[in-house]
Amino acid sequence: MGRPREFDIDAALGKAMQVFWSKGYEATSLDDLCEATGLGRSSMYAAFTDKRQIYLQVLKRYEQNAVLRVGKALAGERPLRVSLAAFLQETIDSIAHGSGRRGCLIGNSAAGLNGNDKEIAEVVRHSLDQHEQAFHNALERAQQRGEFAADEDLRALARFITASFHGLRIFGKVPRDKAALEDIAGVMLRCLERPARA
Amino acid sequence: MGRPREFDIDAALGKAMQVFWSKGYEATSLDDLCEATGLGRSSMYAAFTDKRQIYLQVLKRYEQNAVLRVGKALAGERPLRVSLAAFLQETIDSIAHGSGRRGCLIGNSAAGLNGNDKEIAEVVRHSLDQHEQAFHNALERAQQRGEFAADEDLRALARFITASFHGLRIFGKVPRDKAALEDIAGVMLRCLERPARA
DNA sequence: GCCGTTCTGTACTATATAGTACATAAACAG
DNA sequence: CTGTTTATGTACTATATAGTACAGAACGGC
Repeated sequence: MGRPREFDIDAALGKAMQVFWSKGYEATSLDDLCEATGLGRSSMYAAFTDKRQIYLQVLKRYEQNAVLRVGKALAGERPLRVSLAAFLQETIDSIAHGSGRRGCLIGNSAAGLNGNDKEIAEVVRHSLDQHEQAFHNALERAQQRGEFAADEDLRALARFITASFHGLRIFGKVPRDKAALEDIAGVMLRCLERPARA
Repeated sequence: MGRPREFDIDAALGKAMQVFWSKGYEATSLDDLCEATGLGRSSMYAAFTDKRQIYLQVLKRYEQNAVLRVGKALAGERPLRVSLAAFLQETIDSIAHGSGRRGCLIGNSAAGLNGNDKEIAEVVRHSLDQHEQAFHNALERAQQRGEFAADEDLRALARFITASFHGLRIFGKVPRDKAALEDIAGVMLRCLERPARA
């Protein structure tokens, strides 16, 4: 069946993800990707076709991770405001620590969209939707536990949380003290603690 | 005194801003800028030194516009929740209409930061701070009008509004119906209508 | 009118980078 | 062992693009 591939596709995608995440799509060269993965150009192109395809696969992979992370963080029986507070604090800590300074790859990609690539836009849209859905699932479970009124608009809350979360990550792209980020998270959480009854 | 410049620096920066705003820094070439401004490369380099300097000047110019826009939108004696609602709705309409699909240049730039250029990072940070400050000013006026308790943390609210606003703009980068964006704005406004007394 | 100075247009250089060609290596089937 | 097939490494091409050199144009000062 021919010579077997000498590297693990998924591991390579993981390495590539780190590079795209840190540098952004345009600023990442194929040489960067080769260096990070340890692959030669030939193996790269044979396995992934071209740079754009690598990016598309990386985005999908990142989306899965991100959705899983949210799901895990908000699982369990703790009140949502507690688990969400912990999740936000973890994000803030990673920013303060430095590793979170890269922001969220989904948000970074969304910000970088320029109307020239419908396929990437579609993948990014899907990722945002799935991100929102992960929050929505947690909200539904919380509602079943009686944390929200039956007529509460969970979809709106999920959208709000997703958007504010990405705003927080934008803020975190720039050196800033924890307190500023904690302010944002604090006000965000209000909206859960006293859901409106407009 | 030499030959006089044949173009208006500020008008050229305005054109350049449109390009950077639509395409992003990395994806914008000097040829793009020359075409948009109608200038030759020589005039470009003579007036602005290089691409990065153009970008820096564009960012500063955009920041001024953005801050003015917020100030104007939230001026007057209307309750802040009313003027802010109108401001958010205007943003949402521009997104739905298409012209707002580019997002906010400040947010786009923040998302594109990769730790390689401290000076651009500093300008972006300044822009975010000024954006926040514009909201803070409006909050203070509202507090003086009695819309907020004296011990309300206006700084936190301003940060929250700024972050959520940028989250909203991130959402708007991707084709999406108005309702989703209005959901976000709706929940944002709750936080003003019922400021917490944690 | 002439000179010095600054701008403008054209042509050029240098380099980075996406993608390809091709020879060789490593497996498996028979 | 041989042939087929798929992967890998090296060398290459093509192109885009940031930045420069330089000649000529357009002004003010004298």
